[in-house]
Amino acid sequence: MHDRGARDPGQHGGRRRPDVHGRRPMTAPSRPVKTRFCPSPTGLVHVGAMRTALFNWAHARHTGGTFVFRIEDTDAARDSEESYRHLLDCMRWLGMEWDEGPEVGGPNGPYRQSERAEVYRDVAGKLLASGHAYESFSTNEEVDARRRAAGQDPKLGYDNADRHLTDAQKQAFRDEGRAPVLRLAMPDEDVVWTDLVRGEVRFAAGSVPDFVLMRGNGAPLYPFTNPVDDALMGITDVLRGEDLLPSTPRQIALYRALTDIGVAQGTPRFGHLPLVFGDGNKKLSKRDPQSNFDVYRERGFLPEGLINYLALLGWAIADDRDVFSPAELVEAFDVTRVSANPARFDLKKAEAINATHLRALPVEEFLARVTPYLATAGLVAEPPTEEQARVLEAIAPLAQERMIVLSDAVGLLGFLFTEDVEIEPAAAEKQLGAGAGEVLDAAVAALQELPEWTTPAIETALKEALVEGLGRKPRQAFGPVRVAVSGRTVSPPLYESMELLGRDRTLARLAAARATATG
RNA sequence: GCCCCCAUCGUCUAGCGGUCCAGGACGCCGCCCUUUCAAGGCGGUAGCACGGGUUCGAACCCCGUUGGGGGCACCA
Repeated sequence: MHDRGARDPGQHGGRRRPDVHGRRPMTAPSRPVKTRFCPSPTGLVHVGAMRTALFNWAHARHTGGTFVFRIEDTDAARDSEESYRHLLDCMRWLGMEWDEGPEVGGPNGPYRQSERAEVYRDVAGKLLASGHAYESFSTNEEVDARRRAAGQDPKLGYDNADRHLTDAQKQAFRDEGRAPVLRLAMPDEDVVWTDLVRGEVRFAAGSVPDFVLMRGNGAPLYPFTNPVDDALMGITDVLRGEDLLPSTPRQIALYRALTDIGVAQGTPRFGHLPLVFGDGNKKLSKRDPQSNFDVYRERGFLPEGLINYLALLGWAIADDRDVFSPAELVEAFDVTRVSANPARFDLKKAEAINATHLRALPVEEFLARVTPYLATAGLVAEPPTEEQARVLEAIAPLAQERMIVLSDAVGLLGFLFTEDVEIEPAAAEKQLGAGAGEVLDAAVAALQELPEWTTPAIETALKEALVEGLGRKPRQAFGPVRVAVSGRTVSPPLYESMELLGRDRTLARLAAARATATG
């Protein structure tokens, strides 16, 4: 039962692009699957990043493999401790526990690149000694000038000119005070790989210049640290955004060099996930408010709702269903069936999915999750008083099916926990205009002397007074009353709400609304 | 400019050569239920970018065009 890790994920379904031999373009993994999520702790947590994390996590869990969490904080200028902590918090909130990583440990630590300087220095030394990497002294200006002199586009970048410098030449540069960067010598052949989501991808030989592994000051760069750590940590499957696809040839070249010197045990499989777009036709940038993961959390998206929606960005569980639990996602996830085209983040759909999860929650669970939002808004005590708890319990099932996110409860239920209600201007405009006075008067008259203050009694009294008495359509009869009592056009069921509110507050609100009603 | 990726309803997708005059979901529209708003149920709207091949047969395979996107740092 634990052989899933050795199973070829491709066998779960067909494949988009069989190769010429009719085989699925995936090599069977020689080791159990090991994936990783390796964000940089800079600024806000990005929904696109969390989607990437989710796919890596789901792939590892589905195959019975291992999920590694690594922090790529090699850029001291941009990284922050706060961002780092927040990242861990977001991962845990979504329920994506990691098997190796910060605060959890593991055999290949440390898991923060800022603590791995020696590792990089060591590997860089080996690469240099073995001839896979070399010291390069050219400045950007010099490269640029050479390209122009040759009648070429300077955008072509570095020209590999320093590959074969003699010791004397190197010494001459050093004497000038120059500190060399370390570059990897790219192989002189096409780089081809079979992408887990895109099939065969090929970059022609010579199209990727020798790139920098280490700065002149000895600081390692991302294109170097990332594959080195993946190799040392035994990562088998790299699932990342399509924006990184152009850098994959470099990674693969480095991997081959690392394998050659015994640091890596082969090259991992790559899967380039579709980008996540925002409203425009552009990938969701960090600047885009839509990309901020926190806003969804704060609004009260459920972790399972957000996971569900995020998984839908490039993947489908079945042709006739798109609501599922995290466990179902893990059970069904197949990375080879991830779509290659960009996905737009559609808030409306995300909300619809979340609302479905919200309604599916057992009432007690719903109550437990919603209460903190009411407490934060100052509507109930923390924990709620006995009386508040009674009201909450009664209203929860009725509120649950009227909400999209947990924070909706503040607006929807606030009226039950305050003395006076604040009426929304738009609601007043719609329901407290001409004709409302008559309705409110009749409602007050009917309710004032009601022998018992119960939902059925209120219902009967109101229907008699407003529908039969005034001859109004229910829609017109109850609209003004609802707004007077709850302050909004959408509320929990009216009679139940009134019962919970009590006779005094109900009558007071009807009277208050009557005073402002224009007719 | 160069390199690369992508191309099915407005959006996310199913579709892996015949079962597709293309299925689901969100949105939108309508109806029903409820003598209450919402929710729910039912129905409707709308799509294979274009042009060439290959094939008895193409949304599915190949080529091209067009369109969109991404990347081209001693950032990650």
